[in-house]
Amino acid sequence: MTKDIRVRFAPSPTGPLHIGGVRTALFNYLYAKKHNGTFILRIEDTDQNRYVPGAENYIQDALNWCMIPYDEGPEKDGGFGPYRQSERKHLYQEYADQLIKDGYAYYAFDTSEELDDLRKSHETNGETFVYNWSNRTNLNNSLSLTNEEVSSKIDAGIPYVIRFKTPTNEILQLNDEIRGKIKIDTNNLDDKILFKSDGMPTYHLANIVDDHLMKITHVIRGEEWLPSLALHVLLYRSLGWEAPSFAHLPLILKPVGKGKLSKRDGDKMGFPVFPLQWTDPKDNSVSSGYREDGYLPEAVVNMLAFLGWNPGTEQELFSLDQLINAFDLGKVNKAGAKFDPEKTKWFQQQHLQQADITTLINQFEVILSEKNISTTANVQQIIETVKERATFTSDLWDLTSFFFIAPTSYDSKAIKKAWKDDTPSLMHELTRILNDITDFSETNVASIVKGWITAKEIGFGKIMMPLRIALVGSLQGPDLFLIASIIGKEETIKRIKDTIERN
RNA sequence: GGCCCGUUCGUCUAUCGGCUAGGACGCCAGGUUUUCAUCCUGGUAAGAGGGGUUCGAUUCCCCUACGGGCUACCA
Repeated sequence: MTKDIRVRFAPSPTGPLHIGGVRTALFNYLYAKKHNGTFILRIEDTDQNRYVPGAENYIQDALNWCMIPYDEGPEKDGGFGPYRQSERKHLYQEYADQLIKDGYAYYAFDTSEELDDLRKSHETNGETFVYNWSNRTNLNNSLSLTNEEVSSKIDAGIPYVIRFKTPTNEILQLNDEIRGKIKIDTNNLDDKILFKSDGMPTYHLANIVDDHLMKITHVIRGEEWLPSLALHVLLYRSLGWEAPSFAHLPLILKPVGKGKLSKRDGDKMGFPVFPLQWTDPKDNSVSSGYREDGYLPEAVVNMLAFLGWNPGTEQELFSLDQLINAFDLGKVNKAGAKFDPEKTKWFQQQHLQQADITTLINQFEVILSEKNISTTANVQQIIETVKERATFTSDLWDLTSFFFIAPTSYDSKAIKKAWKDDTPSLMHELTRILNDITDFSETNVASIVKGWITAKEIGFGKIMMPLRIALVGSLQGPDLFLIASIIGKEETIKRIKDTIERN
């Protein structure tokens, strides 16, 4: 039996998850489910300074809304908890100590200020300061100091960090599931900090320790981590552990302009970058979310899956189950993908058309209650008549309001185009025709009114357009006779009379 | 600046040495809908440049250009 597949999504709770993060989570989820594996959520909160209240809940809510819940994570222990790095703090020290003992790491006493000064002075000389083999014996650390000096500094409580002692003169052969072989010269690497002076590990150490302890088999993460891959592989080796497989996902880029999509792009460019609406606890500013904008999670998931991946067939519309079935890490692209808000709308429109009618009814009833509309009308029938013209669930009200509320104003362009001098008398005559109809079904009303128009020899436009204005308020909407039959005879006649009076 | 990754229509992408380079979004033009939208049909538009390898390169290799990422006691 092969090893059980275990993957993790490991966000940092520094704010709302944006769609790039959701896509990373989605690919992890798809990979896990495809291989009957386990999808784990781990909260990487080793930087207390950047912690944002509410962010962790947001992450969980977002995953749930996207229908990609985690199997193991906070409040869902699978035997590998805790799942917040802040709660695992006690675990990391021993591995840092082990690395020091084995000569793979060292204490460094240089302060941030000293290092900043070094970076600046190098920069003014046109050089780059790198803390590594080239200068570490000249800096303030346990490689340059005697054992006694180091002990006395530590005993005196002088703050220190622990740095990785990167090996020299080695060409590393790394492997990425998406990119293939990557060669790295260790002489180009710097001695990264593994343990901070505040007693917390950095991402690098915590990440390796947790992935090992949680028996992660595949690390699927964003391309921004590719430069750290060498360090991570070296850490596994130094700790005597087998490294997992790595896959680095291409980045999602801004639709226009340069660079990767950022949290600030969204509302500025007219589309959400967050799955759910987010209110910043600092300044109460609100960022829009796909859910609140009327998107279906199925559409967002489908769109995200196709950013950097495709099944190699011409099928583009996928349910989550179909995605799981078709997903293949080997088919993930290497190049970054520009986010396309227009195509996102198209996915939404397609998924809305396919959506279960009860889903739409439920969402629509929320809208109705927000509008304080209580109705005995057949909501399902009404939704079905307008569904094909809708893109967002939030479109449903604009498309159906006239079923519930008579128009109070009329589109002026429509009036100009269709409301002529002889219209009032024709409309009066129409109300008398309608009043005599007993079977007010769509087909019956249609046949009687059409027959009347034909007999009068006046062209359909002279009647149909004003009638539409009377019932809808503008020259839009589904079949007129269908509308009339749904709102009923009394209401239809009333709306025509009101319109005559007002125009 | 240094290191790493990438490069097919405007955008997302197919092609795993044989191409009249396919699909989707967008856009444009017709048609259906006696309205609007939907929908249908058609059209537009691409393998960065230069060298190799090969009978043959979008596909393999190298160089250049361009794009992206990283370069914090952030993840």
